[in-house]
Amino acid sequence: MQNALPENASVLVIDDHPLFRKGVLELLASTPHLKPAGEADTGEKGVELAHRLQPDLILLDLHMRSGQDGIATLRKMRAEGIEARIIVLTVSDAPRDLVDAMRSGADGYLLKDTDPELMLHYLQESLYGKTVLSEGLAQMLVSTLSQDPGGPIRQLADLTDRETTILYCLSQGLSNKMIARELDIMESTVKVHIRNLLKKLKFHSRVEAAVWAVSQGVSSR
Amino acid sequence: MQNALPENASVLVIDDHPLFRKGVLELLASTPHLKPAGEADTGEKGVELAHRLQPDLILLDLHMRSGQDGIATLRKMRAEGIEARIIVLTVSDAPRDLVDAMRSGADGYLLKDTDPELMLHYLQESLYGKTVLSEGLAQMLVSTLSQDPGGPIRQLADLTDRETTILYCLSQGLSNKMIARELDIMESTVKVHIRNLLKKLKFHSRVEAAVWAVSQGVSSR
DNA sequence: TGGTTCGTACCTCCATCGTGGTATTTCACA
DNA sequence: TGTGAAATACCACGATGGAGGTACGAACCA
Repeated sequence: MQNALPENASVLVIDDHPLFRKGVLELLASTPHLKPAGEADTGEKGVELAHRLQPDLILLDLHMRSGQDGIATLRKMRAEGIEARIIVLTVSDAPRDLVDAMRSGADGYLLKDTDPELMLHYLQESLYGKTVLSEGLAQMLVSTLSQDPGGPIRQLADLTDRETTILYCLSQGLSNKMIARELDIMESTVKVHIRNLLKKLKFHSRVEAAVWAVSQGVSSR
Repeated sequence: MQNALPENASVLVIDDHPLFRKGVLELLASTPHLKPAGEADTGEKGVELAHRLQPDLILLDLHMRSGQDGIATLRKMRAEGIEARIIVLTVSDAPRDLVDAMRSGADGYLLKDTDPELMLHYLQESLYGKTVLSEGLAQMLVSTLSQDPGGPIRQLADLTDRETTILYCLSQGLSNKMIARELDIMESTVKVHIRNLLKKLKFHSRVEAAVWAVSQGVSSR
């Protein structure tokens, strides 16, 4: 990042939506100081291209249908020593996504509905070393954190596979009996898993866990 | 629809993402038989433009941040006699969105991550009068319907103000005791409201109601 | 005036849930 | 080879939730 070149910087676009890539690439192509370096429709290809093309800037989609998602891709890149500026480009304004992205080494977080002119401005700012966030996100982040001072930080990662599966069932509104039937185990076992996941996630009831799971988009493993 | 012109058809794009509009419009511009008629970033402007430009085909985003959303826009257009082919273009593969769109008068439902070539193919098919659905959606729709034949149509509107308030509390994961404290009424009264709303919405438990409420974005009245 | 809806409150009864244990098997890892 | 984590299963008990009922006052409307 220390050697970012604001003049004629190359940009790699990683997004699984061909039409959106098209829009971004055209925008880049029509701009003097930026040039499209390449595009990828999955995280895996993106990492590979990042190594090969050594772009100055990487635009990365968060939620991609196939293969690893944006966060995993981002972590992989940083782990493998890629030092390009990386800006997450997404439709999600969920605090969780923003926090995850910034913690995983993103240099910016922009919403896809950003005006193209503003987007270009952000990209330039980023190449100069600034951290860029779409309007309102910084404030949202602050208010989210300040609303819940020292509140528990719940982490899906703390759960075992089985607990995650059962949390998913909870988020579908299933009763213990139904979960037991679904997974073909005893209801007593279901209770044990629920007890453990409630403890880990610091919830007081299945309802709290269920609505949280929905907001996290928990899926079965 | 009966007078669709597959040759040199004009297309209106309604989407609140500038870059995505850019991608779509460029795709259209580079295609012989289609020409961009205009673009709008809100449903309201879209309806207005649809009247003024009389396009042959309208591409409509479902979830737009500001103003009326895609479904409302679609219904308004049909109600006001707009006969253009209307294809919903969205990231959502939720059965509910698909069903709502088709019931509201859409002629097609395509996912935004569709390959551009395939997208063009679909647009042509639509102009010839065919109903177009992205791959897998038709099957998903069928399986959804067959899983749940004549399944209940839940309507927030059926609830009284008090029930809505309590449903909101449920969606926050509160227990009956907590709801009673929050609203300063007896726990027994809370139970009555919950019983009534469960009955109206045809749910079997508070958890089902809570996760549904979250997905509906229920807010307190 | 009478009928209806809504919100409130109380009651009982039984199912479900949550918490506290203990115990066994399997599997990976040191 | 032992150790620990994970998943399974069972028991018991108290708390919570859901279904059924009745009742009363306020607001509204015909």
